[in-house]
Amino acid sequence: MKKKQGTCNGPIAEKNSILFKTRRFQIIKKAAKLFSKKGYAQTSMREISRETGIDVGNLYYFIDSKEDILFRVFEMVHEPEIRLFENQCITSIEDPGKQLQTVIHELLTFGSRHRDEILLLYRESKLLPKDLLKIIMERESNFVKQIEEILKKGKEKKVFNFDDASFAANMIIYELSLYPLRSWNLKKFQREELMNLIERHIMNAVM
Amino acid sequence: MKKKQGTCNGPIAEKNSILFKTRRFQIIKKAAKLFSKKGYAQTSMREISRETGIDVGNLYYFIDSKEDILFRVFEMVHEPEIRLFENQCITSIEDPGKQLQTVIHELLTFGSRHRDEILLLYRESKLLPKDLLKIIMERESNFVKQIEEILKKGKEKKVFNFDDASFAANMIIYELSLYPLRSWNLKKFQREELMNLIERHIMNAVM
Amino acid sequence: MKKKQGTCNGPIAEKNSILFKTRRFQIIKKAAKLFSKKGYAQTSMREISRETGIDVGNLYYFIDSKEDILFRVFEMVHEPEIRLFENQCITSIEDPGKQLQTVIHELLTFGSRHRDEILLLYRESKLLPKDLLKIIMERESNFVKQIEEILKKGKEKKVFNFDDASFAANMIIYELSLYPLRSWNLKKFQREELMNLIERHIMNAVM
Amino acid sequence: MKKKQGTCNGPIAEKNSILFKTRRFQIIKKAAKLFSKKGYAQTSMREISRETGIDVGNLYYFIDSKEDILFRVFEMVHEPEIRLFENQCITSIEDPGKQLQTVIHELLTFGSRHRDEILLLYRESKLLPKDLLKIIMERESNFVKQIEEILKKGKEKKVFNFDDASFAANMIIYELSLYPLRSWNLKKFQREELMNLIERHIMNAVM
DNA sequence: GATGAATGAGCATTCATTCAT
DNA sequence: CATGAATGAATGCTCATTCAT
Repeated sequence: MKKKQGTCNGPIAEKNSILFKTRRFQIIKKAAKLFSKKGYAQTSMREISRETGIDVGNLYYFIDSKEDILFRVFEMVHEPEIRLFENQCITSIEDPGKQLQTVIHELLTFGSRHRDEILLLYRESKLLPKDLLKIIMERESNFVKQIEEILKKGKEKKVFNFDDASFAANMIIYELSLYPLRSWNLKKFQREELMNLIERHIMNAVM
Repeated sequence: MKKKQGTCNGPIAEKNSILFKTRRFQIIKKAAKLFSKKGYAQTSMREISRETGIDVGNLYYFIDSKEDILFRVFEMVHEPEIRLFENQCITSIEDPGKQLQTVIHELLTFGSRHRDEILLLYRESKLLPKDLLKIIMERESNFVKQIEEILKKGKEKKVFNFDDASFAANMIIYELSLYPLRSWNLKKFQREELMNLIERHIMNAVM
Repeated sequence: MKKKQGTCNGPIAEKNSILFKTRRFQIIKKAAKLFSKKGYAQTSMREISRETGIDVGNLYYFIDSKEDILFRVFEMVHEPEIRLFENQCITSIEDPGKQLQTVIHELLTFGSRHRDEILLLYRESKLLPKDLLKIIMERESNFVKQIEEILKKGKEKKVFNFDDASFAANMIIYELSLYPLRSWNLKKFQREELMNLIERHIMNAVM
Repeated sequence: MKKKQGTCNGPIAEKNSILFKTRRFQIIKKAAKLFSKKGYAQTSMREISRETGIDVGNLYYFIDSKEDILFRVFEMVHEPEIRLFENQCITSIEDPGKQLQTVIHELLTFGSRHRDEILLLYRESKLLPKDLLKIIMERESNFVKQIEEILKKGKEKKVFNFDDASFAANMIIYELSLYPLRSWNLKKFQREELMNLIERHIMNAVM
């Protein structure tokens, strides 16, 4: 993708208007659904046009390219993770155990609701051009680091016990995606049941 | 994919010849490498032709379609898992702890060696037509069940302790793919170090 | 191009206003620059809009179509030639030698200043629809005829000597475009030097 | 145009076969005609496909891109110029006057036969990517230099007389394109008549 | 006068697959 | 078995132009 940053020096104001962004968000959402269902490469711009009801040509008024859509889909899926640590309800928790449990709970809930989008993220991230992929990865990496911080704090306070904080944080994040990535083999479990099992599994491993 | 099962009225005998199968295997291997590196949709038949040195047209003498190649790539990646439980060295181990540990070790070694192919399997399995995907999934499911059996046996013998055998087996298999799926964020770890961390993490969880 | 001649039932008066024409002239000038640099087909209306700061839609208030712009660009480039013979300083010169020299000098100066626009004229004239192309060509043809008149007058007065007045006039006009059309291979010459060489070359040929 | 040099490491031998090159030459010739008539940008690959009778997809088996065609058209138009100085009939002429006259005659004949292609070359050369344009320009530049050599030799032998050899050579080459570039205003002349006029005009200027 | 969203035909190019030789 | 030419639908994307507000 060539992000037409330089050439896009036309009407800046309008492209930041709420209406414009709303329309673009509609595109992103529909595209996310299509990408999830059929895969990125298998979804054509014409299909996105049909699904959104926005003319093919007009689609490009709101987005730069197909790759641009993918990037924004990724951003959208990532956003809740980022928002999580801006949330007072979590940062204000003193007890590391409680704090980790809350984070896990939030992420499990999100993951069970957005199973397909998370799977999409794992599946198609390779398709992003290097620079955009880097942005996504850095975001994810930062998120892992914040989990790591909670773990370290917990270890200091003798609440947690584990070998390596960085490894543990990575593993926790990864385990939280068990359901999105392997739901096909977990059909026998009730959603609630599964969430509890995962939560206990993770908490046990660090306590 | 249309599998030309019945219509294949050519020299059947030769299609089972060793030479034929060897040639086909070369194709599968090269294709696996290309699919891993560039993605299935981004790899063209011409590239496979170029890489294997087999003419585009002739390629279709050995395989039925591009999808056929993908399926066979998946089979190839899966094979070691299946072979694992045909191996006396593992089935003959009496102690469930030792047995599980051996399985884990084998799979970790395999995973660290075939990182890209395993990632490929997670990434592109959706592209298979339903019937072929089902075959792959059932194979995987059986494999999980065999882990489950070890776990159950271990629980009976009071060696293991966990909530749900099926969940635990699924989680173990999943955790074993941590490195292939998230290697980009685990670069700081030495391979040996990481394998030990994962092994301990898994064993701790069930003991 | 469909020239909306009759249907233009808008505020005709305003379309002849100075403000309207000034604005349109700005468009023509910027478009000329863009067409010169990138070529007509490679320049989009959006680029013209961006460069002029006039909204894409609004652009069409001032011009009829992209082709209309091209035509007006051509007119603009041609104008100085036409004006040349309305200029007393030239028509009043009695001596045909001096008169021709003055014309040559004026055109060379103009050509060296508007190299790109003249090149544009040669390059893109084919893109005009036949009727508009005819207008441009007739204008040019008239201009050649006026040179021809000077030559004939000079021959009568035994100042000039050549085979065919029409041919000579055509050749002179053509030679005056040497720099715009082949500047890429004339880089070694200083502008002044080159102008002198051309002037002498042309004058020698008719004297 | 990205010349797919590296990726084209497939069947090299076949792409140099006479049959392959013949077919490609047919494409180039038809494309040259279309480009001449309608302009490069206004000619679509579909039209070239229709005109050549070669399927759109198959067209790309013989050429790399539309730009590749343009480049090869240019090469084709340029070739006779290059061949000219490989011709013994010309290089063996001792008398510079006779030699120049022969060259002029050859080029005029060529120019009157390939008016449209030469016009095309002037019109569309800007569309070539820089590297390919450079190749074309260097070729042309070399050609001018060879004319320059004839002129210099003639000056030494006191046969020719002019101000600057490089300028004169450039001007001669340019004048030889009078007909292709301005035929629209030279319709009144018979082809033979015009060729004689140009030849005399050029020879007079240097003698 | 100005805006920006809409239109849809058109573009060059790529692709898996086929088939006569 | 091997070849390489053929097929034509499909793809992402751009464009001049229009029009309701």
